[in-house]
Amino acid sequence: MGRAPCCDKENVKRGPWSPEEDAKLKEYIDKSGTGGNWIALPQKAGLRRCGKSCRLRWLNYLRPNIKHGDFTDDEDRIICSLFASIGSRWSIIAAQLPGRTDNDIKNYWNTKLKKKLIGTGAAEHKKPLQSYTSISVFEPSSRTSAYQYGAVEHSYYTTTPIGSLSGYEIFSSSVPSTLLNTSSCSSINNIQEGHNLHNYQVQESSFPRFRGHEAASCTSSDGDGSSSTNQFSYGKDVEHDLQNYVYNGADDQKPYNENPLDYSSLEEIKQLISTNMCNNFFVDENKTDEKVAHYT
DNA sequence: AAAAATCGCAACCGCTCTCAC
DNA sequence: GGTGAGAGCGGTTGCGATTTT
Repeated sequence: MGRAPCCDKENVKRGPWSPEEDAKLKEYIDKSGTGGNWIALPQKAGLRRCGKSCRLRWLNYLRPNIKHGDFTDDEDRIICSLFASIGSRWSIIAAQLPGRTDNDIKNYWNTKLKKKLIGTGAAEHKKPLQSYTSISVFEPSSRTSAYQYGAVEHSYYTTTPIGSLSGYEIFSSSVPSTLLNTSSCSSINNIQEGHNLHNYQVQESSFPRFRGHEAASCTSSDGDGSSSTNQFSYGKDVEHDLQNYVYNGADDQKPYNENPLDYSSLEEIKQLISTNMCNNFFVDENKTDEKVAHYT
């Protein structure tokens, strides 16, 4: 026996929203808010729509400050970077791009960005990349850490916890050579063209499934963006000198994501990793390929 | 000019997770 | 602890618009 439907599908309207419906929904939410109950909202607002449909329409289209179309190069880079790091966690990616929705980003990635990268990624490199490993550090927040591990688990990375340092959790992620030359991971190659992997990224991430702050939501996704984990990633090629290959003489030595987070809190760890750990870590290429095969 | 193919995106579906009871 | 309802998420679909043949 399946679960009960969220609404009476026979009596709700489906398909594209009319301007009148949009106006009704917007007017109602402007006046009364969502009340934290989307299922009951359509009836109160006088709409013959499923609550989920109302929610989607509001979040993806009617909500104030939504941006549509014309992704900038910076946005492209952020999307590529995050996709390479966490995979298709669109709500998390959307949280980094104010005004963008997860649906928008997902569509953009699937229809344009992926194709764009196929044309400009590994194929243009003078020699093939072999593999890429990053070391990532997370604040010891058990729930967010667990989700982060989960996120990586579903990406194209193989993830291995390698311990803790100064109270932070550390794990490594590897992308195998096979994927570095595919569309799925060509983004990584592209990122390497623009951002020095020997530097680091610090981002204020917003992870999904943390409830209770609907009104304060600032993400374009369905998530509420209420958590904030500081992630610090340090990339280092382990099979040949990626720095020399990609960035021979490059002057891009700045961190990729210069958001106003507190970098200093992670400085110690950055130092420790850069001096002690990266040089000692090697990819298990066979294991990595096996993992990737499972997800592709 | 018309038909076919492809693209782009809004909307839907179904699953998982959380929370209240 | 078990259960059901609602929210959130990512994948997929449907269809109008655009491009190609």
